[in-house]
Amino acid sequence: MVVSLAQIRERSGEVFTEGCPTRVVLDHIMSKWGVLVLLALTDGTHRWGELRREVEGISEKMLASTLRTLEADGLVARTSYPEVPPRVEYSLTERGHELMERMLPLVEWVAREAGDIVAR
Amino acid sequence: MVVSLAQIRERSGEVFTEGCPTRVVLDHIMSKWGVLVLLALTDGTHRWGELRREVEGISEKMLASTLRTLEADGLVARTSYPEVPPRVEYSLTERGHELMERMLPLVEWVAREAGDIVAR
DNA sequence: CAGCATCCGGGATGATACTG
DNA sequence: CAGTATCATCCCGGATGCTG
Repeated sequence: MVVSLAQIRERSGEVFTEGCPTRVVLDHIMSKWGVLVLLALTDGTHRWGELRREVEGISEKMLASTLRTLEADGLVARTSYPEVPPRVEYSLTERGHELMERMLPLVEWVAREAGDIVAR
Repeated sequence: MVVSLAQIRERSGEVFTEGCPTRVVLDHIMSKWGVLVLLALTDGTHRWGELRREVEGISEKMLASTLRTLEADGLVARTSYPEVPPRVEYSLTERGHELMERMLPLVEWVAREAGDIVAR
């Protein structure tokens, strides 16, 4: 599938306009922690504590905030089990999987090129 | 081409580790203004003033800063013409085009879904 | 026209303590 | 275990003024 910038402009209306929905969603999923949390969830369901350990350097506050935003966007599903001690699991929704289908090739390319890029 | 998270982990070493090159590059290209500047350059060469007008809301400071970062990463080429008044043009490098090849499908999807997502 | 230097305010982010 | 609440901090990013 060939995608042109013109198509993006047409479909999204105004990608370059302040406050347009596209900018808002981009800010969520392409934020420093948003990408890493989504990536961590790509290989399956994870518990809160697992995410905290997996996404190195994230604070509890930012993990909570990031997860709430992604959940509100319908990209991440939160499942709480009424047990003691509490157990909460996070996973990608259908929409989240669609997103990551598009984001993985990008991240893969960056991961491959990053060494060369920062070494300059 | 199928890309798995496992492949990313293998190739990049430690995507989730603090300070790894992948995180640095992701921060550059997925920053608020980085994405928009790269998008604007996807349909060809642009002058400084054009970019300033096209990427609505960006300040001169952030435009300059963003362009310098992307240029240092080898994603954007800067061409200065010794004229009066000065003329400077920016365009994607080969590597920049490779990047946008992967980013456009993602942005296109976001542009298409953004309305539904923020409307919730 | 295409920038750079400087100042500065506020939101983003981190650290810590606490709770159901 | 899975968060929330609070406070402290930092640096992103805007505004302004100036220059080649």
